[in-house]
Amino acid sequence: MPAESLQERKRQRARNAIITAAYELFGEHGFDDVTVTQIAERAEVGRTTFFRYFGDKQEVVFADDERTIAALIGTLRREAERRAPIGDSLADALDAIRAATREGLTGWTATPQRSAVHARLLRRHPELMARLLLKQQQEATLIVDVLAEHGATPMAATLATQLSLACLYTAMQTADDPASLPELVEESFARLDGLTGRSG
Amino acid sequence: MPAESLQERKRQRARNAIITAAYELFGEHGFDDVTVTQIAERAEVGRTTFFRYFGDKQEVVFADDERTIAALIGTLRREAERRAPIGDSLADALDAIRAATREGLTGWTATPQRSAVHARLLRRHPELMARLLLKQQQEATLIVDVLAEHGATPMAATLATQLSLACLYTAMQTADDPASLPELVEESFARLDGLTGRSG
DNA sequence: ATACCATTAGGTACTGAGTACCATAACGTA
DNA sequence: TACGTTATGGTACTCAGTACCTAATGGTAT
Repeated sequence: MPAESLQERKRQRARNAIITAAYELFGEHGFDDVTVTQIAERAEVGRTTFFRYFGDKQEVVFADDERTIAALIGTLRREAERRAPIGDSLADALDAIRAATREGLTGWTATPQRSAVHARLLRRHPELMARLLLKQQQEATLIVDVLAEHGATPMAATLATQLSLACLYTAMQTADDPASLPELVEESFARLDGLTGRSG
Repeated sequence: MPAESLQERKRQRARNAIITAAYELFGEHGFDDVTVTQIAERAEVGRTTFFRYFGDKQEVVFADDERTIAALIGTLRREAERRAPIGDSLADALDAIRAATREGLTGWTATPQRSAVHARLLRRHPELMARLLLKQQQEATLIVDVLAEHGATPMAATLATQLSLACLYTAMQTADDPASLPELVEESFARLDGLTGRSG
């Protein structure tokens, strides 16, 4: 009696095959010049199956996000717990998010080659950047909820979350090499520190 | 000898016809259930012509943006001039953006019914929200450039711009009624004031 | 007024994303 | 082994977006 059924294992294999095939093809020919049919062929699945695993062609680019976000939310919950009740303090809320973000970025540095393709796709394709921005905002509502659970006021939670996104985006804009992202994120957050003066 | 040629006037008329037709149809049936062909028919232009005026179906939703952005950049330039050189001061940079944003929002309140449709479309269609977020980030690079021209350091300019977007988005999230947007934006910015303590 | 050039319009035909539907194959379980 | 459930892959369709071509229209000179 395996922890995962055969069905489930096959599903994971198909899913990974699609992701791998897609990233290979995107790396070789860019985003626009690769059709879903080609991805499906290389992954050895039907075209229909592709859309059963991914809502659209863009979605496969962000395939790893659910896991990343789940992990980040987990960390955030721990960090928020430690600082609760947060109340109206922007500094406490920001600290919690910063710690979670720091840990979330380890996944980024862990897979440098895929991160590089990811970064290149985002740089070259505005539609994908748009999708990322949307996902970050959706993620933001989750973060706000967690902060609110731990006593943060709605305004403080929302603003703190947006500020952290501002730091992340500032770092993305500034980064020329994907590997330098984490350190630039730290720098952005540090800037906010000087700005708040830890006053809350 | 008219200031605008007949050609140009016809172009404007066609463009406005398309925008009006699109907003009517979107208001009646939502975004997905309206085809480009239908918009073109109501606007009494060919389908090809639609795409000559707007790069894609989404773009017509944001038709007014170029003018708004141009106006905002103009105001920003004046406000930045007054405070130059900005240097490393986040507070000065933020003040300039805030003033420009305030003036930019007058356009929003001036056309309440279209703003309402706009807000509803954004709420109901994540792809459109994604597009808005992208446009805001593209707008952000323009703002950063202006600030840099007036002596702001790259990091200060970028962070200040992102912070102002954070305020705007926070307000959008909080607003239940489109008309309340400007006052919520003010509130967000005011929050930042208390946070920075005007220290720069 | 007319002839000529540049621009705009609109039609046709095509590719590819995304959806609906259906028949079949594979898995899970008794 | 037999049966219900779930995943698969194929077909056919709609619509967005692009390329290309031809006709029409405005601008401009003679």
